[in-house]
Amino acid sequence: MNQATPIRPDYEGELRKAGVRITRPRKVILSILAEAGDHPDALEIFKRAVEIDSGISLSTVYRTMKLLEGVGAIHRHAFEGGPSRFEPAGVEHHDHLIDLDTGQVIEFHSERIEQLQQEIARELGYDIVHHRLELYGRKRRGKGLRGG
Amino acid sequence: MNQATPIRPDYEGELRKAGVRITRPRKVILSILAEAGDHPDALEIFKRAVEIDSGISLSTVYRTMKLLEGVGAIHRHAFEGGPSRFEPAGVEHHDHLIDLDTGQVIEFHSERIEQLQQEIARELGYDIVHHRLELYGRKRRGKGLRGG
DNA sequence: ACTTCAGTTGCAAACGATTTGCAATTGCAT
DNA sequence: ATGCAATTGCAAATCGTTTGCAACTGAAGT
Ligand SMILES: [Mn+2]
Ligand SMILES: [Mn+2]
Ligand SMILES: [Zn+2]
Ligand SMILES: [Zn+2]
Repeated sequence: MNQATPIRPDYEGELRKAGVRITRPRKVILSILAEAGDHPDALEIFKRAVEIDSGISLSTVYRTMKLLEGVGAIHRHAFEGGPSRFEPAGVEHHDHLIDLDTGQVIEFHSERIEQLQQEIARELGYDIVHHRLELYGRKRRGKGLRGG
Repeated sequence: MNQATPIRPDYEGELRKAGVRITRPRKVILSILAEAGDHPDALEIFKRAVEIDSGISLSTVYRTMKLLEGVGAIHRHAFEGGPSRFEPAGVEHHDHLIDLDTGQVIEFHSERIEQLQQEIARELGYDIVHHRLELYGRKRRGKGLRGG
């Protein structure tokens, strides 16, 4: 459904503009995020970062993720069970389906659902600040599909 | 599977039937859950339990919650930020709206959304095992409503 | 009621993910 | 190049939760 948008974001520029100092570790982490197609967690980002610059610490990854989240450059997802996973913001809003067998994260979007959420909140007298819709499932087996 | 009266769960009976030993701490915790109208976390349950029987430990609360979750007697919710919160199962399925200012949890249900989720998963080739829909918002201010 | 023993408990210590204090380092405005 | 606040790596701390273990207890059998 969703073939990733060709990477575009001039992260460093946007961040500088937001008053964030562009350091060596941050450059590395930003580059990793920019080309991450998956939804890596802090440790995974750390591992990828060390490949590029062995001096980076896990603390810095965590601190950077928090900072980037703060300025709205990334989104944090706390899928059930595991640690927080991240993805660059700036992509259109979408929700996630998590494959319980593989951990794979599949993105989807339903304007209908988004609308219904608004209606529900409105009826309850609330404004939605954000929401979380996660489907946990497994590949449909049966029919003509070969099993996993 | 279990379509019973919406009120008054005979927890102990059901648990005995599931091969769970009914101990003193468990009795206490079950009684707390049975009359909890909110979605208390482990620590809160512990506090309420100590009021009834001061000998209960937090570990036992955690162990019991895990056990009850295992036999399907309760649901665990990991709302963003805080610790896991629990509620008796056996109530009809619903999702939650969390008041960001008060932490209050409001329940709602949309058959329409549930359906749409199914459709989406189906299109992606998945069967939904379970899902999580949480709206985070604040009371609509403006109009004739007094502020909080 | 008494015995029996696997299931259960409280406690403290361990845990995994994340945060933080601190002294050393570094980006970047001057 | 200089100066200094922002940032770093490291280790220790934190938070919610889990676990090892010896003592205890529910409930099945007598
Ligand atoms: Mn995504
Ligand atoms: Mn509920
Ligand atoms: Zn959405
Ligand atoms: Zn639902």
